[in-house]
Amino acid sequence: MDPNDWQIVKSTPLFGAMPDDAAHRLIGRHGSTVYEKGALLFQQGDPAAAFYVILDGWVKVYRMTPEGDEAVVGMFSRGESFAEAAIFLGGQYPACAEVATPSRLVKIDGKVLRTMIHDNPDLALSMLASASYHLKFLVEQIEQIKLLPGSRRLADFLVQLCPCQEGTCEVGLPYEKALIAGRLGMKPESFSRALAKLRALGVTTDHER
Amino acid sequence: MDPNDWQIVKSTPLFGAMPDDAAHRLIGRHGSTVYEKGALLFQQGDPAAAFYVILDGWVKVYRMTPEGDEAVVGMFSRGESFAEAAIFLGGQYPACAEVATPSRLVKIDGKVLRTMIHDNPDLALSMLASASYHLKFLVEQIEQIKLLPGSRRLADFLVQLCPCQEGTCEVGLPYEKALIAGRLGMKPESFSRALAKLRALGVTTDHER
DNA sequence: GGGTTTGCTTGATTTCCGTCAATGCTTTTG
DNA sequence: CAAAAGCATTGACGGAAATCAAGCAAACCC
Repeated sequence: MDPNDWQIVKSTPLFGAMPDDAAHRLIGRHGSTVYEKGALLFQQGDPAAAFYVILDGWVKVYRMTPEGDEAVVGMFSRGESFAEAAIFLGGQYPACAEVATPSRLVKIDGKVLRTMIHDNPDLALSMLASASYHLKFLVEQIEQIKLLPGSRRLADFLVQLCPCQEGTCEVGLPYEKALIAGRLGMKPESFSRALAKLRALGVTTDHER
Repeated sequence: MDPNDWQIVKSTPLFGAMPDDAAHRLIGRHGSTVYEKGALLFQQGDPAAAFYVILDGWVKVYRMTPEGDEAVVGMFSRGESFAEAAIFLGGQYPACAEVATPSRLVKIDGKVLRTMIHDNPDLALSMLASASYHLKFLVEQIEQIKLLPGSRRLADFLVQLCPCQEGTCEVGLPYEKALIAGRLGMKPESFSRALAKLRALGVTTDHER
C-alpha cells in the first residue's frame, strides 16, 4: 500500500490506535479499489460483511422508503470510515451507500475485524470511540433538522467548511448542490432559495463562496 | 439487588452477554436509585462519568439550543441502557437526560466499565452491538423526520405500541402527550391536530386508544 | 370547595417548504 | 458546431406545521 494511503488509514481513530501489524492484517493484501461516481457499495438489507475506509472522494449513506424517497443520513470523505457499526448489528446493513464522487476506498472484512477485536481489547475501545462519534453526529443532525430552518442549516454547513474563523473566505463546495440539499434535509429547490436568502446577507457565489 | 431487578439487568444486550460476577462488579454495591419526575441526570457538556440502566420508568434524552429550544433524541424505558456511548466520547455528554416519569435506575461507573472491557473482549462486542443498535435507531428516526408527515409518524408510533397485529386494541400512552410530540419531532399543538386527524379514521381516545 | 396550576385542545394566522412547471446555463456528445 | 442532456435557478401554488392566543378540563392545594 502506498505510504500516503497508509498515512490516511492511520489517521482514522480506528486504525490510529492499532499496532501496525494488526492494521496490515485487517486491510489484507488487496489494498484500495477505485470506484466511479454512482457506484452502489451496498443496499439496506444486504448482508453486512464489510466496512470501508475512504482514501479519496465522497460517499453518500442514505435510507430508502418503499415509495422511493431517500433520506441522506451521512456523507463521508477522506480519512473517515463508515458502516463499522453494521458489522455488529446482526447481519444486515440498515442503509444504502453510494459513491458520490470518484473515490478510492479500502474494504475491510467484518469477520476478520471481529476476531481481531476478540484478541485486542484496545481495538475494541477505539471502535467504540468511532461508533460513539457517529452517534453523536446523528444526534446533532436530529437536533438541527428538528429545530433549525433550512437556511440556517445551510449557513452552518458553509461556516463549517470555512478554514478561517473571521473575515471573508472562499470555499469550494465538496459535492453537487443537490447532494448538499439532501444532506441538509431539503429539496434542491429549497436549497437554491436558501442560498438566495444568504446572498442578501453577503454571500457571493460562483460555485463557491 | 432484588432478583426481579437482576433479571431486568440481565435482559439488556449489554449485561446478558456478561458473566454474572462481572455484572455484579460493574453494578457495584449501591444497586438502584429512585428518581422523581423532572430530575436531571446530566446535562450536555457535563463530564461523562457514568451510564444508566432503567429498571422502571421513562427517561428523556434531548439536546438544547442556546435559545432554549429542545430536541428529543431518545426515550428509554425498562430494560434499556443509555449514555454508554458517551463514556467513549472523550469526556462530555453530548445531550441532556431527564427523568420523565418516576423511575428506578442503576448508575454504572464508566471507568470500571473501561477496565472491564479491557479484560473481557466479549463484553466489548456486546457494547458495540448495543451502540450499533442505538445508531440504527437514530438513522431510522432521521429518515422518519425527513420523509414522513407528522400524522403518519404518530400513527406508526401508536402501532408500535399495539400488542396485537390485527383487530382493535387499546393501549395506554406511556408518558405525557407533549413528550410524545417532542419524541416525534413536533409541537404539542400539532400533536393534537394529528390525533384529531386519526380520529376521523377510527382512533378513539380517552387517554388511550 | 373554591382557586390555582398544569396539561390538552381548538382557532386564526403566518411561515416554511414541497410540488409542478418553465427557463437558462453548462457540459456532453455525435 | 449544433443538438441534447443534466443541473441550477426562479415563479406560482398548496399543504403542513409553527406561532400566538384563547378556552377547557382535570389534578392539586390550602
